[in-house]
Amino acid sequence: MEIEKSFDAKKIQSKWYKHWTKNGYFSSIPNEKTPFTIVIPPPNVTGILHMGHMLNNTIQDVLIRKARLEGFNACWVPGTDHASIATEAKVVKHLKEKGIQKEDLSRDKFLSHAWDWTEKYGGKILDQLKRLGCSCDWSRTKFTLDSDMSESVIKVFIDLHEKGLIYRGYKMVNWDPEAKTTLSNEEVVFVEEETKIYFISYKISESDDEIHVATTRPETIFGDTAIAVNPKDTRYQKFIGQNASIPILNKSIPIISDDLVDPEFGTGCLKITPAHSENDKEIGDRHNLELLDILNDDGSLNHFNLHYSGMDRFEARKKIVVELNSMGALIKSEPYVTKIGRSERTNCIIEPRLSKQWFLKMEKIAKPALNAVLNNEVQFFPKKFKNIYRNWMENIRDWNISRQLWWGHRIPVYYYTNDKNNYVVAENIDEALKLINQKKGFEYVNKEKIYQENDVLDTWFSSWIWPISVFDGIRNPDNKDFKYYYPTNDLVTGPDILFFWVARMIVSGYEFKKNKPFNSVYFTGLVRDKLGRKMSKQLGNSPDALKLIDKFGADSVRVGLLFSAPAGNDLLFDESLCQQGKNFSNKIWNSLRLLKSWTVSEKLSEPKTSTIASKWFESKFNSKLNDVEDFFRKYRISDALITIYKLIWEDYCSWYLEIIKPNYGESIDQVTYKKTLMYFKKCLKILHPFMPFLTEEIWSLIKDQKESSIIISNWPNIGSIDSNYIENFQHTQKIITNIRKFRNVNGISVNKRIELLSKNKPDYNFEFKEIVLKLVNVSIEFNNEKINNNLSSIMVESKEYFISNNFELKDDLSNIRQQLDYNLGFLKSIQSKLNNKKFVDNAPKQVLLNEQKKERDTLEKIKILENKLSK
RNA sequence: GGGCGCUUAGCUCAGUUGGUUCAGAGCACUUGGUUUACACCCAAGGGGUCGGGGGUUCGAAUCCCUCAGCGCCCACCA
Repeated sequence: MEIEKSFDAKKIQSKWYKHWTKNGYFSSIPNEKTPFTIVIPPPNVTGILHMGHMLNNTIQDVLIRKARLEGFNACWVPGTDHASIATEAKVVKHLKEKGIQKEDLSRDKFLSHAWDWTEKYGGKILDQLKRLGCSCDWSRTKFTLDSDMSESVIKVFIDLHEKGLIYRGYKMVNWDPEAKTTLSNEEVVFVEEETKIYFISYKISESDDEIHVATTRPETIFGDTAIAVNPKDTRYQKFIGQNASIPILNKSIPIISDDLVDPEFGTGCLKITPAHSENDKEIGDRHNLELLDILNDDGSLNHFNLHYSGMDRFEARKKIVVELNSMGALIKSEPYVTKIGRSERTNCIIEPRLSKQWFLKMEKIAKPALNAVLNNEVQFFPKKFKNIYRNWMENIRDWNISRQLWWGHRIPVYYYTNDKNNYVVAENIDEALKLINQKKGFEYVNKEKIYQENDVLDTWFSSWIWPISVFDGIRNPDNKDFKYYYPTNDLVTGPDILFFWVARMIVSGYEFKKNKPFNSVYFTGLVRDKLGRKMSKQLGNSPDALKLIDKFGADSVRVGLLFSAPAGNDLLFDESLCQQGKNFSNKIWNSLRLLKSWTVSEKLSEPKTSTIASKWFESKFNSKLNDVEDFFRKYRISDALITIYKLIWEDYCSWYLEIIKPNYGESIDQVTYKKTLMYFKKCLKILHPFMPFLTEEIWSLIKDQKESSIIISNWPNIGSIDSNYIENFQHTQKIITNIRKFRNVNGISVNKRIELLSKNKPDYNFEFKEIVLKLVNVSIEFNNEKINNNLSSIMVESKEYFISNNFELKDDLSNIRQQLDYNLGFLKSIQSKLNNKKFVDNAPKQVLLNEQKKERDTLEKIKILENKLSK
């Protein structure tokens, strides 16, 4: 069969993906096998695939494909998130472009636009994951706004409310003036920015004195209700109890004292705006100060602000500064660097604002989740996130779960009077009606008099139950799927949503199911460019994920990403990594071509070189597979991949194939051929999770008739490892290397050498193999001799030399002490080695006996030294 | 301010309880090589005071102290 010289990924990718789905290899239903489950971190429904997704989902696919090969019932549940703020913002923007204002639409009308949008653009990202090769069970695809998923969310809300964990509170919250909604603390990102600090003079009433305050927010002066100084601050003692006048407004406010004021900062005088600062609120509460909210929902100033009413807050700041200056109330302004909070979604500067919102009490329900991670019931990889998690969970604050948006799960709270303190919580309006009419003291009401809360729930309030709700475990706790798949095995996600999502999922798992949602969490790093910068649209340094797949093939991009992605470490991505992946594909492809080019003879005996090579390779393969398994256990996916990469490229191609390949024009014996085919298949199997398309294609070209797809073949077992063979061969490799070096140094090329050796039949394989054969024999003898001489093959010679030299006693007492210490130390090292399970398991008997003898010798030596010393 | 982590080859990083896989890997680089699977290749090679200083130890990349630099999380900042 003619096989093309280089591997073309494009030609085969969609073919195999169709093959896999058509045969249902991805789908999973509960059976007698052990399940292995992963739920996808649901991407935004209207999102598009970026590098972070690619990394994250490649890792999940590697884990799930490996589990499938290992014979688990592998189930990877895909889905998308409605992402309320992000999607609503997109829809609002889209409508605006069409000349439609959200404010002009009814809730229902807006939602129908949002659904149109979602249907048009939604789920594209899932198709993109297919191109990457992700083996999700697509029949289980979920969307957080699906009716069953929504019902679960509502049920959970009702449950928590009944437990008294949900309350409506008037608190300082983060207000996003662009999205016009509140945000949870986690949704606010603080970044240091350059701004200005203004020093403003307030006149003391009925006096010529004035008091100076420092503020970065002069536009809030109309919300001031006091000026505070530290009670111990001698400079301002005289003012305490007096009044000062707000410039422009000429409103008189009291000067009070409070410990919270830092005399060192600014002027030592703090203007108090209780409605727009947490600290000020605290001080305000202590002194019974009035709360003056001076902002509109969109961030413009409201009617309290005289001629600034309706003006945007930053515009007003400029104008107010000008006015203050012109009236002499502005002392000075200085550049100032402070941390500004911005909305994670809209990037808009957030306003602290007092507002009535729904909150979930976290402290009590967080405890089991904290303990679960501390005692490793849920394991974090890498471990460092355990402490970060602990820190957050131990200081957890109540979760603001309401959002002033329409796109999302509408809070199931029904009011039945104008007083919002009178409400019921129910699954729907009919249930609500029943509940209301059961209440004593209320006359019969009908549906028209009931109105539902306008706010929707935070997006994360639906995703925090994702591992439960995708299996319908909230509505039907006893259903087969949920009982079978939950708890899931691994969660793969970025550390940026540790608090948003991971922590809360663990909380919800224990709260609703008394069980963890997953065994392990693998935190990926951030994908950066090769200069270490974050990928961003502005910088234009984020490669188009799909173009990369087109250019290099999905397999190459997958391994390109994984080559340098140790868990939790940021990944500096560069296209050259994909090129490396592509080169690897080609290397493997060509080893297939080599195999296919051979004619197999009838001969049933293999040459001695082949016997040696195959025995060596078997041991080598097993020992590397052992390493790979170990890396997987530690979730060191990159290391596992690199181990396989080297095993295939160096050990299989460069050494094994070079040794066994027949001379030019000759055929290969059956035994060697069959073994080689077997080794190749084993290599492909362990590579399959990383490079599914390539391995499936090659598999199809070499498999037996009775064998089916590689995707459902089996993960190889670790066979016996004969370390003698590995070591002997290592020795041989060294000698061969030296010969090659010698040849290079002398500048004689292989071809020239061949010419010299034989003018009739140029064959460097011949020469190479002769050398191998001779050297292997020599080295086996050499090593056996070593063992017979009671010299451990794992002891480095130099060390032996060192030790034997130090055993020679000098008649110098000052040296004896030192020698004693040396020997004690050496004894310790031998003993620790003999206690080491790994060493005992792997060392040949003779080596062990040898070590024990050394131990005895050392003890003897120590006795002699001690005797000498005591004399 | 509280917490966590990092600093090892030109780059990205491994390096388990201190010793014998301890100074490593991949990439990059240098040199030599294509009539025979693969130049998307083969072979050989150069490169590091393990951030600085101090300590413990017979022995330190590894443990302790200290200094310097970098990063992350939380809180606060008029």
